[in-house]
Amino acid sequence: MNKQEQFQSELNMLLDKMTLLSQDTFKAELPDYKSSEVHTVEFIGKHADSNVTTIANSLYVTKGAVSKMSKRLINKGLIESYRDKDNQKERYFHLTPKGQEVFDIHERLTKQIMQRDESVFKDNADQIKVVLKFLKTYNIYLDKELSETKNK
Amino acid sequence: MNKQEQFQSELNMLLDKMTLLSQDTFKAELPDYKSSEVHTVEFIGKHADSNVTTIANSLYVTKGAVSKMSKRLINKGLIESYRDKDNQKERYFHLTPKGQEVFDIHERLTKQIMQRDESVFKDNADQIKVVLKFLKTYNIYLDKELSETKNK
DNA sequence: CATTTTTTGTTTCCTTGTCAACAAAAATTA
DNA sequence: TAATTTTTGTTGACAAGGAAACAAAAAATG
Repeated sequence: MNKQEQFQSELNMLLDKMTLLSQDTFKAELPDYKSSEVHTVEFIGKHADSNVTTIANSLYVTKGAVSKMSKRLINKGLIESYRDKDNQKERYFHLTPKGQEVFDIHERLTKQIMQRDESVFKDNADQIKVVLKFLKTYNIYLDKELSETKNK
Repeated sequence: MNKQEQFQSELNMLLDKMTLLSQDTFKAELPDYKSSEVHTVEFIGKHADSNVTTIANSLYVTKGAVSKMSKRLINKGLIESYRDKDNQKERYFHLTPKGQEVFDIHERLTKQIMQRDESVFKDNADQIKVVLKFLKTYNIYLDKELSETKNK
């Protein structure tokens, strides 16, 4: 297995484990909400007044999915939707107080989960710098790839 | 944003982009098969004679999902299932010649996609060593976390 | 060896996402 | 400005996975 294959492999394993570990925490503290719901609340909380298309593109799901999800979140009282006077086509969203609560709990849990792994980052601070540098380089490279693919 | 947050963020972006880029390739060359189907074929190809539970645990899905998926793959003629004479409870799988074709195409595409990013790894060989070292350390750390969580 | 417990796989119901067709609104074009 | 094109969001049909109940087989227990 060459370096690149190893990278892929280690990355996939890492992500799988992270998902497994965080699932339990969120299920325990936010049992009434699915992870996709919380994820959407998180996005709307961080990007108030975004429309359906923006949310869909950001979360890598279809507009239809966001349309349905938004209805569910409205029914659960987590978000509200509204239209601009000047733009009757697009639909915007923001959190309700109840949605903000869910958002805050999510933030707290995220920090808690990060603290769990804090020591790995503290103990390897010198390596992290290199890791981050590489990840950024790779991301920029893929951005180029993506824009090339788009223009085909 | 601290180093850990940056790491999470860069990682998520990287994975999203990789998924986007490979989706198109696979859709173009294996249009008759969903990515989950190809993924299962890949696993069975690499781990012949595994049973439903093993596949489920490895792919992080439920046994029910594997049970249904295996039927679909059998109907499409990609895999065959059989039982051992000594064990009538478990069901094992292996690829058919047609399944092997799909497997080979998947392998070819995977290599092709990796070649696309080859230069990033060649040009930063020194960084990669550090990156891999860190990923391995982190993986081992999470293994410990997971075994602790299990025992609760 | 008989009984109980665990493991294994299947099925049904439910949720949630995609896809594609669609209507309404906005933007572009001529 | 009128006609056309594009963008935006919704809907219904369908696909696919999760949870839980279940039966059959194997393993553990006494």
